[in-house]
Amino acid sequence: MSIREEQKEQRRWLIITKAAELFAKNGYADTKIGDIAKAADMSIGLLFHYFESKEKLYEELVKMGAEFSKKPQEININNPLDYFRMSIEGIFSAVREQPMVLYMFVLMGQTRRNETIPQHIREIALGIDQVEQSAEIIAAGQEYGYFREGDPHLLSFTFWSAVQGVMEQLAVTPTMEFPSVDWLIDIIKGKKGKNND
Amino acid sequence: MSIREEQKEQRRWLIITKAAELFAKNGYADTKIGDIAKAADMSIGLLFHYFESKEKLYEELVKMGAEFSKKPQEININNPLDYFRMSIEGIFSAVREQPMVLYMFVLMGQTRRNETIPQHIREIALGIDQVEQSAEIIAAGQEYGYFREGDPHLLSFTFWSAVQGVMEQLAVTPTMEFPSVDWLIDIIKGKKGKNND
DNA sequence: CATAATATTGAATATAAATTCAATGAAAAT
DNA sequence: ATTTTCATTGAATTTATATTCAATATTATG
Repeated sequence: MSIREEQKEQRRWLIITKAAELFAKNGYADTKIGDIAKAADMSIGLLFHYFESKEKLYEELVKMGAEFSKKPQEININNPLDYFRMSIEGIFSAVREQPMVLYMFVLMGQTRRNETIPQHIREIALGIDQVEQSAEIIAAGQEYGYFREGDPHLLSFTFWSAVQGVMEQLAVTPTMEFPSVDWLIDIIKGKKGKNND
Repeated sequence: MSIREEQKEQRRWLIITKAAELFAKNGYADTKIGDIAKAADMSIGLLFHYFESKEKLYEELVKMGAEFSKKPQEININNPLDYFRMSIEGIFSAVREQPMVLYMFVLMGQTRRNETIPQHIREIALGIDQVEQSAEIIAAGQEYGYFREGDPHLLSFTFWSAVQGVMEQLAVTPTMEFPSVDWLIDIIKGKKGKNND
């Protein structure tokens, strides 16, 4: 690859990562193009050479987040709690390999919630919401005691909201360790899970 | 009270509540003064008659949030888990009485995280962070098995981040019930707690 | 080496949003 | 009933930020 092409990719990636971090930490409107340019150590003009607008840049990040989230972790699951354990493990290990993933995760949640973000972008993020699918798994597993009693949808909502909350706080607390997966799983865990201790 | 004074208070309160909702849902910069004015059904000019700037309005909300959080719930506690149970119960019941409290709670968390918000405002929010105090309670209670093993600060961090995450999602999901307090408590609960089931 | 293509900058320009203000209407005071 | 004070509006104005662009530097190509 030519020096130019290489540099181009590097710069593009630098913008992407810095933008992800800032958007995740401070939100869409609070993140100024100038902030991103400064973080990426380039002029504003150059940033616009790589991305035609702030919105398009943001959209690209959300698309990357969606792409990443879709990647199915192919695994066989003994008990349905493992679905949740491995979801979390998967996210944590991806973040360890590539810290940017944390920001992307946070970004997706923010995008889902913030109704001032353009609809066509929000829809991308809303499309990969985990809550419904997880609610079905919980509903099925409750009969066997894998999950605690209660409205499956509310349990799923609580679990994923808690995870989102933890990720958001982690994103601004770089010194903090990841919580143990069990701590989060216990939000939804039922008797069957407990007996297996 | 004269008609004027009454109206003045009502309008002020209307602005405060609508602003809290929008700021909590969409963040500081994504919430435009025009959005607040529209939500409160008044002109932008009038809004500025009540609050001298967007920043001052936001600051007032954060101060209210701080004020509210400081209110000590006077209660005697049999076991230290109750401290957390009652904290959550207290928040939930306050939200039930006055939905605005939910937005205030969310606002405080956002303010702590978002480094583009003026420092003097952030400091108000950062001053009432629960994590450290809760970590001490956890550390003390771990010896007796009230709390699970693990770094007390990380446990506290995880618990409060989870609560924050749930509140943030609740703020944009008006139809959703509150989770059961136990589900959240189980993030930190230890063996002693479990034996008491 | 000369020329073309692309990268980069810093300074305009355009846009959006916050803030101000002069004018008008409504309540209170005299 | 008149005057004064405050509430309210909509139209400026100012300010902040996104976006464009002409000029310059750097790399690639013949």
